[in-house]
Amino acid sequence: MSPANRSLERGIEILRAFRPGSDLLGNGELAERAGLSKATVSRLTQTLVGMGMLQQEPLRKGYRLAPAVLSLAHAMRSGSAVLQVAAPLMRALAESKHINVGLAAADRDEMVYLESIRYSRRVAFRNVVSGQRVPMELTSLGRAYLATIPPTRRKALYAIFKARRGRQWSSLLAEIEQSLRCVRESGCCAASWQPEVVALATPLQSADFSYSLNVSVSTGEKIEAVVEALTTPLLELRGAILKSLSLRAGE
Amino acid sequence: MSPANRSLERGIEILRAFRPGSDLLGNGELAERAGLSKATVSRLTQTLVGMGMLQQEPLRKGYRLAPAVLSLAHAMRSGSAVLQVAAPLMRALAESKHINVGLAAADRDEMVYLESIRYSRRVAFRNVVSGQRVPMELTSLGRAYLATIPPTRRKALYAIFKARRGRQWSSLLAEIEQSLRCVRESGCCAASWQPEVVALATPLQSADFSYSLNVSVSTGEKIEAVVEALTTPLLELRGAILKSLSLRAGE
DNA sequence: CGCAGAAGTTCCATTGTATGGAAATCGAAT
DNA sequence: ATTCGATTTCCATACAATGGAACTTCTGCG
Repeated sequence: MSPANRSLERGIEILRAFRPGSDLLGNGELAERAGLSKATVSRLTQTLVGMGMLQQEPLRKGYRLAPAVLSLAHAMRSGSAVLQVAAPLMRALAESKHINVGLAAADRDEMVYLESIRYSRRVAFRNVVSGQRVPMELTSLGRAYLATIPPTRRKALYAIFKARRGRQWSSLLAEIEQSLRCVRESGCCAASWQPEVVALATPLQSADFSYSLNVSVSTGEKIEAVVEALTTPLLELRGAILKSLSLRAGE
Repeated sequence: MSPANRSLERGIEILRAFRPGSDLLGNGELAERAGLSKATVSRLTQTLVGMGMLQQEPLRKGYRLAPAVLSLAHAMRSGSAVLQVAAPLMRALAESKHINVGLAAADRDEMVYLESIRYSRRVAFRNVVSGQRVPMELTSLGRAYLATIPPTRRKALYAIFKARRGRQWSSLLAEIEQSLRCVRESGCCAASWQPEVVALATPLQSADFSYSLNVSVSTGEKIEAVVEALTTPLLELRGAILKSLSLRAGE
């Protein structure tokens, strides 16, 4: 493998520094985050503005992501066979069972939703979220993914989680390992990392991709009851998606 | 202005080569589009894969945009004050008038939807599209934008359109100039670049941004009837968005 | 009104590294 | 096996990216 292009790496790292909550960043802040000199960051941000990936607030306050990133996302979504096939099936399940259904992929040490269909009584609130990041180590989505990857990569991710979680790591590790066993035995695992929300996830992978599929409900019920009720629909959804994909590929 | 960073420019240009319909691109094709040597492209794509912006299809067939671009889009959307303010107002108008409502920004020589709320009888089809690109020179959105920019920039864009449209350019130019007058006189302009769809757009700008707002309907009616019916709602929507924004900024 | 401070940009010599041609490798189809 | 196409690696060269320092701009405060 050839050495990577440093300028490009740095430029992309600058783009990736923008997140919900850090939507307006100045050169100084970017320089600090990326460990670069102000001069370098200044030139990189100028280039990114020139390419239409960033726009600067008028008063030199800082930079924001520009609309062009939306069209990259659009291109990615419209080119994803999995998403095209899965979305209608996910929507149908969400409607019929009145639950949330999500599809996510790993990005570094987090999971990113390709699609998250939120069921809600109010039709207007049934919004679809994509691009949202959730922690890999805490979520059912992330653990389902961890169950599918080679041990080497899993170890590397564990190191990141450990650095992030500090003293809570050992108990978290036990939880994760338990989830991995669950996935291997029953095909899916449950987690509740946010109050009142229980989620159940299963890996969705083939030679081409490695995603996670989940369902979730806002409920006061115990986890076990949710697992009982949703395991079969989730696994059936997975089966339906894989079947549709193989049919499509065969054409 | 310092010279731009060439490697970064090229890397971003590679990302931007991915579009709906060109979702799987190999190094050769990328090299041709960007006018680069295959060796250079090979290294840049490797870097982009390493940064999680591209993923390669297993059989070396080519590269695709990776899920990370979705989270860039998510960050951009959640950080956009205009979009946060406008979206609910747009949705309300779409529901009450049974029309499509869109918000778009310029990206180079095209318009990119920040949000497009498609009204449809079937609730399940009221999907929201963002990131879709439409031609600037043909759409009401694009012409509303053209009406707001400095003549120098407009001239530069005209040159691009002319190169693209060839012999049709002179009549198209007349149409565009007519639309610009419309925008200046009545605040908005109409266009119908797709059969059966009439759209009406108005600029939505301030010191910070320069967007376009539109409404559209699928209809057999004449353009004039649509203009008559929708001009007032569109301009009122624009007013409501600008008012909410100034209130928010004042806090 | 002007000054002080912070943030950003430009300058410049140095160094590193990105580049493209050519060769080697890989994979696929025959 | 063999060949063809595409991709990656190699390598010397030259270009361009870099970071420290100087300079400019903007902001807030005295």
